[in-house]
Amino acid sequence: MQPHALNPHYQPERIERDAQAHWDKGAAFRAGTDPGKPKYYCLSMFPYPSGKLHMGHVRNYTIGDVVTRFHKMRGFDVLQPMGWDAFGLPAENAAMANGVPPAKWTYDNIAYMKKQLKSLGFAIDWERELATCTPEYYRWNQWLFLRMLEKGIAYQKTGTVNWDPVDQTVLANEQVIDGRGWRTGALVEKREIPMYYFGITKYAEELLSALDTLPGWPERVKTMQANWIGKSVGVNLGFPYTLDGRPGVLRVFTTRADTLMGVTFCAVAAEHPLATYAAKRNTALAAFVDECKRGAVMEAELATQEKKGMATGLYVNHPITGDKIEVWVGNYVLMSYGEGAVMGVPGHDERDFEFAKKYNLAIRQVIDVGGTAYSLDGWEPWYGEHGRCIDSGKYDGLDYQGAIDAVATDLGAKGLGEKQVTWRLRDWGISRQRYWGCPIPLIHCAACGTVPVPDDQLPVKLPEDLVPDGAGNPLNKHAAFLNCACPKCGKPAKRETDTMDTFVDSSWYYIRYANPGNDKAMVDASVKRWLPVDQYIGGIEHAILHLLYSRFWTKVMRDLGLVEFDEPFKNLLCQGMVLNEIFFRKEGQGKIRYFNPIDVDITTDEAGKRSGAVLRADGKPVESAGIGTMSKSKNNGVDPQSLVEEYGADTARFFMMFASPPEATLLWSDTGVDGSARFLKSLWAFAVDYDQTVREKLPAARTLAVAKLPATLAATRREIHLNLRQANYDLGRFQFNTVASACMKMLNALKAAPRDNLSLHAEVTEEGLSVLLRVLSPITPHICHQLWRDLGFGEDVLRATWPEPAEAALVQDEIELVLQVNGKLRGHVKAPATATRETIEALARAHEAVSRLAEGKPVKKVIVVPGKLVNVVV
RNA sequence: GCCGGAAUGGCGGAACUGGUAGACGCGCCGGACUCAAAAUCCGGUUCCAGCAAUGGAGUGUGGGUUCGAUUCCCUCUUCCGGCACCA
Repeated sequence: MQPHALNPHYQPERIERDAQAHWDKGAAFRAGTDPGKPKYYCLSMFPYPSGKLHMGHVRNYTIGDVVTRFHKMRGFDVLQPMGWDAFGLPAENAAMANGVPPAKWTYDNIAYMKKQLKSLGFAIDWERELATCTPEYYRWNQWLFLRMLEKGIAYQKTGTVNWDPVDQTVLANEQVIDGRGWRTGALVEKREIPMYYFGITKYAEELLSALDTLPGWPERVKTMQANWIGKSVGVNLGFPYTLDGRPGVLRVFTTRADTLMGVTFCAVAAEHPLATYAAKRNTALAAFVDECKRGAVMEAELATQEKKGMATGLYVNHPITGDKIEVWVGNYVLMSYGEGAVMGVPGHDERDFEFAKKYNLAIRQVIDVGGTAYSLDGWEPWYGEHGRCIDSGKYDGLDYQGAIDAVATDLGAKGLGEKQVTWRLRDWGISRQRYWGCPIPLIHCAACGTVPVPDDQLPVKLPEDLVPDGAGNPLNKHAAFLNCACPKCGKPAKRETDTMDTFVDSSWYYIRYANPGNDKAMVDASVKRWLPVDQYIGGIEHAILHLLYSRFWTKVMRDLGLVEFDEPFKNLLCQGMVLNEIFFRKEGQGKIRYFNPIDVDITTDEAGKRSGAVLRADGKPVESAGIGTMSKSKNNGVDPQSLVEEYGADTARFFMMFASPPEATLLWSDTGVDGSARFLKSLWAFAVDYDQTVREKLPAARTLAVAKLPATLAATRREIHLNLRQANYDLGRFQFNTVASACMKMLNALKAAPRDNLSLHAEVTEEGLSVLLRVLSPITPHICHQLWRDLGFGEDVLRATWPEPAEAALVQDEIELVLQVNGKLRGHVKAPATATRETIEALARAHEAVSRLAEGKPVKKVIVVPGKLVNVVV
């Protein structure tokens, strides 16, 4: 090719426009169909189209792009798609604020954010773009929902929601602030309403055990999932009772059946039938049960509230001794876990201990741990440990497992107990009383009941022109959607107006990327080529819910015969959150308004210490809610646009990768972005100099493979190859900040290379620059694309082969070892690279620092770490 | 409250399996160039003592294992993520 003359100035805007045009023209990122190449599916979590990209997106997608480009250059056929998680609450909030339908707001945002993504030069196959709010996508949500309904995986039962009594609407947890509705300030109530559920607990065992088949997942994520699923093996046991002359059994689940003889009370949830029964006869108890039912449904709130209880006046019988045991209502007992009732063993359960202390209930020690003396004064951690039964009648002397087995056998004989596995995981409630979501494809007929929408009537399309007003789901007032004919009897009927949880949309989008345009089927043969995902990249905040739901959905599709793999994501990289400060003002009635940090000034006192923060617009103070994830709802996102406009996409990408390793949390700050810009400018300047003064010195035939380089040039070349080796290693472990740093070191080395022998210098520089441009190209593709072409290395750096370090360039004749005396650095010793342990030890013993610091004491030991150090112990 | 993670100079961070703590960069200080500024280039920069050579301290806290610990074990503190209707 004809080399161009390089423009002496680095002009990112022009370079990036040209490179992007080149990629567009050649469809460079269209996923290939070459059967001779191994496939690689690199997926980043798709964004919610909130309006603008924020730095978390830039981080996520740059990581994905580096991985994608690296694999392309390594010879893989790579698929990197992009789409939009387009249903959700923020669109309804924006609609209420601006009077614009959620659909329009969403599609406008998508258009803008797509432009932003394109300007960053990501190697995305845009032909596969999808948005979950389109009927072409969500019809398959509906289709699979119906299949799950047929299989009994989807079913209906009641569920608890937050209810705003003023707006007469269901609130999301996020919309409940300090127990009040965010718009009305009204005290939130709990309500039981009918909902649809997915039976994810049917898959609990496999979701847990299959974690072991995922070596490419971070341990911390697997641990979190395992704890979330929460398998516990225990005993389900019954406390018989007689109520109004009729016999009954209070069922509880416990993992500590060995402490059964220490039971001094039982506690049930406020929603438990016994509580309901007792409340009817006891107004004080009824009031307490009501109090328990008020408040939000969040687990975090339940777990932090003060433990309270009240006696019901009802008694059950101890299943072994027959003793009377009083039943209490406890606000800490969850109806959704186990049987909604627990046995109280204050002697050996910390929560029960505190409860018993508070309400003066008996505390009985029935477990002995190593003979330690038990005291009722306060809880000691060992009280909860496993030990041997004491004061437990026939169970005395048994250990934990022995006692559990004996209790289970005894109670089993009476029909009052059996071993049981219980899960913390609950079934997935997918009904949302919201407009902007995928309609649940059901029809309610007065005569036929709930009837599924027939497949040939799918999709049930969501009208796109409604504007919610905050008082319930607008679909309920929209006759054209609501009224329909019953598919069974043909009489007038009503459509279900609940929509699906948006986690349903995101549970399978990665499968749809394989065949996004197929309007005949959910999946086709291309799924077999591309799935499962080879590398999934996304925020750690999705470690549990999204990833668990996706794993579940995959297994459901597998059991329906739609896919052949068991797990959707072979490898997972969880990037840390990008954080920023959160500023707000309270505006009465619990309403909170958030202000973007860019509009806030920090005030300082005389000593220069931070004293507060004010809104620039009105100079009045704002409060800080601390540091948190960049998000639309907290209005603390930073738009990358200005960064890209001022410095260019390559600088933004480089800076983002250089700032920290991907898995680390990153507190946003743009200090240091100048350094990244300076590096790229300096690379350009070096390339210009190479083009103008160095290239002409290149010999007609290259000699690098055979030439004996002078020591200084050999050091330069060694530095290049050392850094290449480091970069390749770091790319493999996704530590891109040190890859960026290795590139900087390579440039520093090339700049410092001595120019004594111009021909050899030109050769070393040519090789070094070609290595540098290739290693750097996944991070800053535009500048590398341009330089690769213009310096005559080849047509397209994306199609160049990935460089590997040359062993010959790495060898050295003499190495410097660290000399330690008693583990402290005291000097250095030079030794031939081939020196034996004995030689090194002798050199160390002879060293001046050793005789000085030994002060006549004999040398006890010499430790030699080959190639690294020698430690003399005196 | 429960589950998971993190903590290293003024700042972001580096240190591959326990082996030179602070790579690379930012910032700052000094210098060169310039009428001046910007840009660029050169030098310095963990803290303490010292002119220096050098010595001492040092990776959130307190302890332990080791010839040697940022790295392994235990304790505590603070911050971040998740907690099922934010996505």
